[in-house]
Formats: sequence, C-alpha cells, structure tokens
Amino acid sequence: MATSNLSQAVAQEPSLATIRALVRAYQAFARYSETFVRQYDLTPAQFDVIATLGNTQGLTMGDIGEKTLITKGTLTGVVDRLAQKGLVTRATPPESRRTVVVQLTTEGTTLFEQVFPAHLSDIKQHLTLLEASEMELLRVLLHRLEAMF
Amino acid sequence: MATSNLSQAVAQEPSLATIRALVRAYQAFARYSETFVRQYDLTPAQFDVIATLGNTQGLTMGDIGEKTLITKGTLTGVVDRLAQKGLVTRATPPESRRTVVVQLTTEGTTLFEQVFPAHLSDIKQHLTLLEASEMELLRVLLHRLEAMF
DNA sequence: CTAAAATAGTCCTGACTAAAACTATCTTCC
DNA sequence: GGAAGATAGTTTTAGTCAGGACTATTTTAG
Repeated sequence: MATSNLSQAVAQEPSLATIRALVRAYQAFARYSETFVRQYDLTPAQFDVIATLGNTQGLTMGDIGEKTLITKGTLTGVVDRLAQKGLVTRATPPESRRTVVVQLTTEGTTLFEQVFPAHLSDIKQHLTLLEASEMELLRVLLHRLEAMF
Repeated sequence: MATSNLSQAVAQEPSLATIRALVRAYQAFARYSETFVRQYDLTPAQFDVIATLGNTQGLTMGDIGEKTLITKGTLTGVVDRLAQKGLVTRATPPESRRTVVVQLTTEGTTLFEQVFPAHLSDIKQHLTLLEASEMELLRVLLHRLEAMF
C-alpha cells in the first residue's frame, strides 16, 4: 500500500531499528488513513486537496501544491478527477489569466464537512492510548529526527 | 516526492501535531533515502528488492513481496526492470513450475555490496545527533503508535 | 515599448501503487 | 485418476509520483 523504502533492509541492522519503527508507524497510519478516506470514494491525494480547499474562498493550483506537497504535474490530474466528480471547479480570474483558482462546489463543501471532521476525530480516538506528555515527547523526538535528514 | 496523506489537514488541529511530525519525519527520511539510491540508478522499490535478495540464494516472487511489502502485481514490473538492467535473473525450478526464483546476477551482487553498506553507514551517520537512550525511547513510542492503527 | 526572463499550468514519460481479472500449475478430495 | 479448489505470477486498469518539456501569460529591464 505504501513505499516500504528500506524498512526491510534496515531491519537487518539492530542500531537502525528506530528507522524501521518510523517507517512502520508511518505505514500503519497511512494505511489506516487511506482506508478511511476510500469509504468516501476519495484517494489520499484527493482528500488532501479537498481538506486544503475547505474553509477557503478557493486557491490557485500553486497554493494547493505548496500546501499538499503534490507536484504541479500530478496536481493537474488530481484536480481533473475532482472536477469530473463535481467536487471542485476551476476558474481563471480576469486579473491574472495564467493562474487557475480551484474552489469547492456545494457538493465538495458538503463532502468536506462530512469527511474532514470525521477523519480528525477518528484519528484522535486512536491516539488516546498515549498520554499527553508522551505524545509531546514523541513529537519533539520526531522533530529532531526530521531535522537530521 | 511522497504521499502527504493528511499532513496538511492534520496541521490545523493542534492535538494532532504528533501525527504531522510523524509524516514529516518519514517524508524527510524517505526523500533522503531516495536521493541516495538514485545515485546508483535505482528506484526505492528496486533498491528494496536488491537489498532483500542480497546474501540469499534467490527468493521466489512471493517471498520478495512478503518481505518488501510490494504487492505481486507491482513486483512483476519491478523485477522486469531489474532483469532488463542485468541485475537479477528469473528461473523456474523444475520441481515447482509455477514459482519463479529471482536471484542476483554477478553485477547485481556487486551493486548490492556497494550500495547496501554505503546506505546503512550513511543513515547511521545522520542518526548520531540522538543519544542511544533517546533513540530507544523514540523506537518504543513509535511501536506503541503503530499498534494504535 | 519591446525583448528577455520569470512564472503558472498543462502535458508527457517512466516508474510505482493496489486491486481485480486471468493463466498456469499444483493439491486435495472423492 | 480426475474434478474442484487453492496458489503463484502476470496482465490490466486507474491513480499517484517526480521531472522535464511545452504553452501561455506576466514581469522586468533596457
């Protein structure tokens, strides 16, 4: 379901077990998240775009790409499919005819209001087994790990 | 470069900052790892297969899929490309003509012996900024996080 | 004011992703 | 031993991914 990227290789080296744990934890979360959003007939990328557009007056392709980390070439196709489903519209503002503003339709907004809070509360429920202090510690350690690469 | 899967959405909810940190740390590592293996003209998936086949007498497609978490349909294409580069061979053992045993060629073994240890020591060098006790703590917390999904 | 450079999106290519359909080969069970 | 079911790989389909080429605009500089 997701790129395993080294998890297997790294497993053979005991001192790198933390990296393996990182990959596994991420994959577990990504798999769970994907299963959730697919209940609404959305791919993870499509959900990301919907979630990003929620509570805005529309964003340019560039803005969306920057926030979701989806590269522009890919984003064109993702927005194509969302538009085909009737969840977003594309518009070219007259004052800047080379930009494209993507906005949720009424249906898109309705879907956003269903799936987004549902997903967040769903994730939060899963996290109750870690205490707040542990959660904070984990967050800090992950930040430091991120900074090493 | 990798699926952002919710990282954007989650960012808006302070209590879910740890999930965001998880996604970011994973992405930083995955991006780094990918850059490394691409120096050897390998994709992450191809590297995973090479690393899995190293120090074995050959594995079946099923075995490789199980260890790398690459689904069988995808694996067919990955092995195709590795075979085309001359890094692996496919063979059908006479005692089980429906299985395919994939094995590193001499060139594949040479590449494995170059890229695998190099990558491991490279990663280890990046990890020196965390102390052993912190690394262990992070590993344990990640395990617990993984178990929640 | 116009030529050159930068910018915004789209399109194209090669690779990976999962899932499901399909083929070929075993195994099981009667 | 032969039909039914399970298993191993391949193929197909739709979507995502990065990177680079391409088009159309806008901006900058001379």
